[in-house]
Amino acid sequence: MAGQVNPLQAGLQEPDKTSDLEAFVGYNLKRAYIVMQNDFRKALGQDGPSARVFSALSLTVQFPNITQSMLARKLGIERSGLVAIIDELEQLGHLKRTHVPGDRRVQALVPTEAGVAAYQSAVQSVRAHEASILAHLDKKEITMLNVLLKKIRIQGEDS
Amino acid sequence: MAGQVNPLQAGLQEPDKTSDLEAFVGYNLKRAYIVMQNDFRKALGQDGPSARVFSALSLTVQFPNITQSMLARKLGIERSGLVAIIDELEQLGHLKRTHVPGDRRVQALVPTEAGVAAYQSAVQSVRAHEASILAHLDKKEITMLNVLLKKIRIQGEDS
DNA sequence: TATTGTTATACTCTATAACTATA
DNA sequence: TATAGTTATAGAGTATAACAATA
Repeated sequence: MAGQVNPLQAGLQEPDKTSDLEAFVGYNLKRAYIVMQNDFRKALGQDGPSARVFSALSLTVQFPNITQSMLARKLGIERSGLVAIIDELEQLGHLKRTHVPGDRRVQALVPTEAGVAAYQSAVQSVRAHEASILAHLDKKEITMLNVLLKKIRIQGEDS
Repeated sequence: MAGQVNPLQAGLQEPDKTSDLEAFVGYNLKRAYIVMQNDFRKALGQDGPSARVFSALSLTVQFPNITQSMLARKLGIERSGLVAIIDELEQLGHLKRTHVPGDRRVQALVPTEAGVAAYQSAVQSVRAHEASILAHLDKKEITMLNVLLKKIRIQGEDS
């Protein structure tokens, strides 16, 4: 028996001890992000848009005639990655790729009526999802959280 | 020209206008998470551990003889997903899978001396990375951020 | 019957590199 | 030369389902 260690006497003994990891913002950020993402999917349903499709549709509705390059830049992803997202939205009839006079390379994105309606419906679901998952946070905390998260993002975009 | 819209007069006209998306915690969380993740990789280097390997090593060092199932539960991932992570750490010589008397199904994870040293070195890099990327946040803000992120995680684990 | 570790498999999200057509 | 959109491809990271060994 000497030298043998039963996990019930080691790891299991302190199963709820706070882990060192929880001192790291990165770890807490990842765990919270996964929770939000899973709940987003559950709230929007199988037929609803994924988070990335929702965000692309949102910007297209808010900035009609935005180009794909501009949209990719705003979303912080590569142009190549946006193609499939726009394909999906176009197939759903939520937006159209339109040619622009003066520069035949670019394709401006124009939301359709159905696209605007789909967005407005989705926004309500997303708001409900956030209200539910953030139920234990008050308004000030949510504002603070958004401010702090944006500070991280800005710092990352600078460097 | 009638009905034609130049993107320079539409989307491009207000390129820095705050997007509706930025009102959503989920969106800000995702963007901040990506920033942290990218900087983590850059800070730890190509030879350094990925975030998920680092977190598994951290818990193994802190809770020696933890089992894979317990570790997966703590990390919030599936057992199956942990196998490759533990494989990698074992191949690096940072931990060993050991048999446990009394239950021949489980394999307790024991960090090696090299594993503990590697962890301590990695922790310093992670601390430096967080200090750098969170340079614009003071201590109180970081504490607040961790508290708020944990609230989201708890809420998600409950539901 | 239930649990541990494992394998096989597939899916989501993303990046890189190279191509085309334009500028 | 540079840019916009595209394609092909690969790599993380994760989940689900099924399996063998063991409880």
